[in-house]
Amino acid sequence: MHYSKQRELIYKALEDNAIHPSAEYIYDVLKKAETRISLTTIYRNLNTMALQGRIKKIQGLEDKAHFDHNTHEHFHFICKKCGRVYDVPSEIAPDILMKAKYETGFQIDSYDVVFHGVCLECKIEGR
Amino acid sequence: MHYSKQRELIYKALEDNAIHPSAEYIYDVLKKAETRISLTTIYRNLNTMALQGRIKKIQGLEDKAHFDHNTHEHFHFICKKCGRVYDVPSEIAPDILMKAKYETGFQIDSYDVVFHGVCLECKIEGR
DNA sequence: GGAAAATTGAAAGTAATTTTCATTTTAGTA
DNA sequence: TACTAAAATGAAAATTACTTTCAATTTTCC
Repeated sequence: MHYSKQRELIYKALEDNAIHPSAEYIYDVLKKAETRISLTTIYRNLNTMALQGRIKKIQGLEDKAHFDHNTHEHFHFICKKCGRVYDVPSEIAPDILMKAKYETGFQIDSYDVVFHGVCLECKIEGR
Repeated sequence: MHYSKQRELIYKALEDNAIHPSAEYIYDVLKKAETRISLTTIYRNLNTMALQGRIKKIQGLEDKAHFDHNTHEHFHFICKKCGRVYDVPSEIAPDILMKAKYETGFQIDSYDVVFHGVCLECKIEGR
């Protein structure tokens, strides 16, 4: 795999924006930073990196995908009001992967846990 | 809410096809059974029923949504080879919802656990 | 039986993402 | 350093899953 300036910028933007941004969000961030980059390249690289396991793709029940540079095992919470994606530590479900493997007998490569609800801020603001 | 023949057929098709079908799959099933129904109506009713909690929407990392008539708490496994969706009992992660609520302090309405990997059949067939 | 409210379906529309393909960049080799 | 093959980019077109619109039909209630 060849190096590319764009891919590096995309990864950095992911790191610098801990809000689990979407492809479009990264595009806007990079555009504001005067970067010459296309949305196509962003989609392409996010997918490639996700496939390689360098980043993680998060798909909630909404239309668009979010991405996470943190590949350590952890869960997510998506607020149905503001759409923000929060981290939830995976320690709340010990051994879930091991148990699922044992239970199904399948080869399990990864798993996702996504909680849906209303975050504290939206709750307080009564959104 | 008014009764509709179509909604009943859609729900029955969901019940009869325990494979967690997509909207299109249900459309094909009903079409083959000589049913006069449109894809629009299927999407509409699946969404309505999911909103009411009568059925459940499953969104994996693939593009299309799947639906489940079983609303009892359980998890899913999606095979990356054949695309089939399998059930995984939720008892493997006891108290996960309670713990997540406690940990985040958020209002959590629902949550999804999706495992990704290769199912036994695809493993054996070497797909 | 009639009217209001809900549902349907065909067609058009939308939004996110992917594909295509000509151009440019990268990285190894002469 | 030049050369070349493989990989990456970006603009535009295409795709796909799904939603909206709206006139016609169906359901429910009085």
